[in-house]
Amino acid sequence: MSMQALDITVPFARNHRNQFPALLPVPVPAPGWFGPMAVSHSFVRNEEVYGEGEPAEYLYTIQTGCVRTSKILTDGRRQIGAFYLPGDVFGLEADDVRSFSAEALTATTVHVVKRTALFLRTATANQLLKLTVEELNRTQGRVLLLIKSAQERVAGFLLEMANRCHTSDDIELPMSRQDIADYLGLTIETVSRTLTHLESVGAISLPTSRHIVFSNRAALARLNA
Amino acid sequence: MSMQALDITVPFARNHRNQFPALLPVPVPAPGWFGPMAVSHSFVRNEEVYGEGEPAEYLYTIQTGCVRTSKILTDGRRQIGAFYLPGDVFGLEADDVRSFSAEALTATTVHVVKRTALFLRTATANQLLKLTVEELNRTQGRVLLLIKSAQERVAGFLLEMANRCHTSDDIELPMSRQDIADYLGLTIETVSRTLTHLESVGAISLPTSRHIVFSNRAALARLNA
DNA sequence: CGTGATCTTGAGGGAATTCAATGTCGGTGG
DNA sequence: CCACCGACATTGAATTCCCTCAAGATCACG
Repeated sequence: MSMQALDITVPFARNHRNQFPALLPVPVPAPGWFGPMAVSHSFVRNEEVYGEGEPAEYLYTIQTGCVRTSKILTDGRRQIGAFYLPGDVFGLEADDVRSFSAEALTATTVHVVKRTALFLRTATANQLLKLTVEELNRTQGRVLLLIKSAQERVAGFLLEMANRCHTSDDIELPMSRQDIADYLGLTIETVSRTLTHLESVGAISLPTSRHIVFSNRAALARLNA
Repeated sequence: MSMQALDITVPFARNHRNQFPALLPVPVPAPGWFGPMAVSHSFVRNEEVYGEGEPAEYLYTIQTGCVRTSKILTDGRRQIGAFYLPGDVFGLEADDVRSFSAEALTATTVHVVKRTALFLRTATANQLLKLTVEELNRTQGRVLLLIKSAQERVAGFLLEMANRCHTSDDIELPMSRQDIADYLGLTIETVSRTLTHLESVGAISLPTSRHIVFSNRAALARLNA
């Protein structure tokens, strides 16, 4: 492989493996890192820790037991966000509002700390965290896609791309059918057939294979369930 | 702090035609939050930005174009990590090493900054970011599960749970079959059948419905693909 | 010992994949 | 400019896998 030289200032030396230190080199305090602000709380089996839509004021770290986060989709299906075991932290949200509810699977004790008690001093820290939480959200959105049918996946993918492109009624896809298939966990044939089907029902039209026109966005949103 | 200026070689790969990327006239810098440390760089269509397994030294923010991250699974299938559009940041890793490779889908310009140049002052900031990146990693692992077959999903789920419980050869599941099904995007019947099947092939045994014994962990790992 | 919740098992159907062939587009050279 | 070629995309037929619907089995608990 060939190299191209750039002039960059380096604040740190490489370590012994000739690698730069990790992004997060600070040693990790044990699960009790919440420190003296933390308050203990217990939940019985099936008890709700918080509900979807409530204000997201607290972070939780599990001492004993197990918690699941979940949400009910519009079609009645239930999606599990994650399972949390002792040592895990949950309750981080990008928004001020809970996007999932949380329930204790077994008798559970947690430590609780107010989110606002954790201050980040630098704009960089806030920005990095914000970016990471956003990517986490996008990934969770993808999980939401992957538990659905092929038609819902493709419709959801198109809507997501349109959203991120800030375009309203048509998009020029930069990726191949194979890329889309690998992204959605489908085969290229299924993606192609599904797009054809979406066109045949009038939800989209396909002037060229990568140019998607949203003829009926409402229909598309409906197919996304 | 004194910064030492070094001439660093940057492993931007040649493109598929074995040429260095053209130095395109970069449009508006519109310097994102990366600030003055950011360096501009361009990639042509299909050019690799970085490869899986390489040291993760840089963060990227897209100015124009589109990038996809991907990895090849052991069975030859390819998984897309994400698509990144102008404004998006990519290259954040929990580890020192790239878990995906990144390729430009179209002609793309990015701003690059060394991640070590982004200093987080407090342990809290580091800790929060670390937790979020870990959750992001877990979620990406889940995406990896969801693009596979039912058998691979269940096997992968069991291995993940065992891993997170720090137990070697058996686990007591705290969640119901319905919880597992909703987590894996399967039906409760498929989960049950798959567990029965795993038992019949000797990979696990089921003393009780929630007590899983790993009779043959190697077989289980193989089924996970 | 019943009763409801949870889990397993079975049969049939539907959705997505696989395998195969055809069609379309962009680039390259004659 | 057109013909050709390879990459990409669409379409078709058969199969596989998972879901749906239904019934039975097991477990927890009063």
